[in-house]
Amino acid sequence: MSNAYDHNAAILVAVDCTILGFGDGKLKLLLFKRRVEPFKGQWSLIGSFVKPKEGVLEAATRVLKDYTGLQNVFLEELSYFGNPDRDPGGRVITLAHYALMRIGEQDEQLVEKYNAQWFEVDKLPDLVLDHRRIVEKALEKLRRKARYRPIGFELLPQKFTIPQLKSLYDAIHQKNLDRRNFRKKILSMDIIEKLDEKDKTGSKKGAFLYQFNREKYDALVARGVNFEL
Amino acid sequence: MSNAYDHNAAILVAVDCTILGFGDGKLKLLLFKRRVEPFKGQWSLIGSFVKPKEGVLEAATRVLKDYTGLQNVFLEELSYFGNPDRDPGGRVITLAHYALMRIGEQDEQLVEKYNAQWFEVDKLPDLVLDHRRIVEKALEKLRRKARYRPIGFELLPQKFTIPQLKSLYDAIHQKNLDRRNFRKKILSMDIIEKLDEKDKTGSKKGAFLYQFNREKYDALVARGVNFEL
DNA sequence: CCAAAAGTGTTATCGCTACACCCATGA
DNA sequence: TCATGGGTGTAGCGATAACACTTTTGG
Repeated sequence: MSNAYDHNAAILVAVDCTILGFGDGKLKLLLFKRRVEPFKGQWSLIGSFVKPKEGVLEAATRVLKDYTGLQNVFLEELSYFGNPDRDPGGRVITLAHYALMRIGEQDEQLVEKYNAQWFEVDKLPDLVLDHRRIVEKALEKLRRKARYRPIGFELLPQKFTIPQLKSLYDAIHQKNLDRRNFRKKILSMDIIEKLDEKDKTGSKKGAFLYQFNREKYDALVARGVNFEL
Repeated sequence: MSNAYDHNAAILVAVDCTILGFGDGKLKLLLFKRRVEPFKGQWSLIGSFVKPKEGVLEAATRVLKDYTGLQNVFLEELSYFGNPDRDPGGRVITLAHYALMRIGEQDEQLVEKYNAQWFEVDKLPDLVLDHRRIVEKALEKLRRKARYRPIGFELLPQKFTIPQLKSLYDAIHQKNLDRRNFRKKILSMDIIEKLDEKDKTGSKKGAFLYQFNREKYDALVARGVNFEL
């Protein structure tokens, strides 16, 4: 490799992915057993070095696919973590990302192969390096983002009930919203459609399933509508 | 240099700073003549490679100080730009930042030395590499940030009038707010204090100068108050 | 004296909050 | 039949939006 800037010191650049999901009324994080020294065997986010001819987001997408089998999930830049001594293995700057996915959609064989496991975000084990801080920042960002973008839908199954949706927002914002007001506001946005089916796993009576209207949803996102709840 | 990850390819990492200011009712950007090949002599953001033992934010702070003489200005991470072919001079990932400062406070000798110049953000010259996109992203971020943080104060002189403050928000949000409602809302936040002086540059009658109360301002920021206008 | 910007107050509307009762059903 | 969660409507309040006239003063 040769280029015009060779006199400058090169640094290792990695990407890491914070994978968030939602189940049983809780926000969850998918963790993996680290497979390289140092700290081999401890819980970790997934990551990889960025390859010389690969874009950064491309690298994050690759990592996500390699470890979960999933493409086309919500994946976005989070922040850099570039402290010179953050990694005793060497000077590595990591570009942290966060992904939102539906629990259960990931490839089970891969999950097993890599010893992956979902943890509730408020019951996390110790993580390697500064991954704990990365996760905290991802949660902050999720909370902020959920205020101006209906990001929650990325975390629910295609068909969901309104109580499920409310419980997701409760988990994200760590508060307990009013059922009636929540329903009113969501319905007034006109982005979800009622189906004829009911989901009976949550109650005897059963709750109607909804799905969201992708077009209206995208239009809303594009307009940058306020999504405070 | 030797470390546990040596088998991986190292990449050059840079920081760039988008410097925004406000004057004459317009948002402005401080640009510099690039001093290295390729594209030497063209308009550019300022930047530098991150040194081996230097943190990333530290590098951005250093750059800002070296080119403007200023420390303690608002400086924050923006985004990475990591396309493998974004820079024909080599594979460089840049970690873009944005800074907000008061026009006129920068060191004039340095500005002259580096051929720096303020441009209105909607009348920018061509910029090197992908710096145009970086600037656009910085403006988006500023607009978004200004909604939940009274960020505007970083851009005004210590003493300012309410019409000036309104004109700043008009410039940021590209709309023309109602004078009376603006005044009412700002004053209701109880973060600015009226002084006995008037500024007569804007009108014959003159407008009272205000300064903001740092403590109340910080408390508001910490509480994460809504700042929609 | 007049042009130009600064300063002020009220009203109507909208959205949010709070809150209580009936419904459907499986056990 | 009853316990459990699902579904609905309304009234009060606070914030926002719309809007017009008076004040000051340099030229």
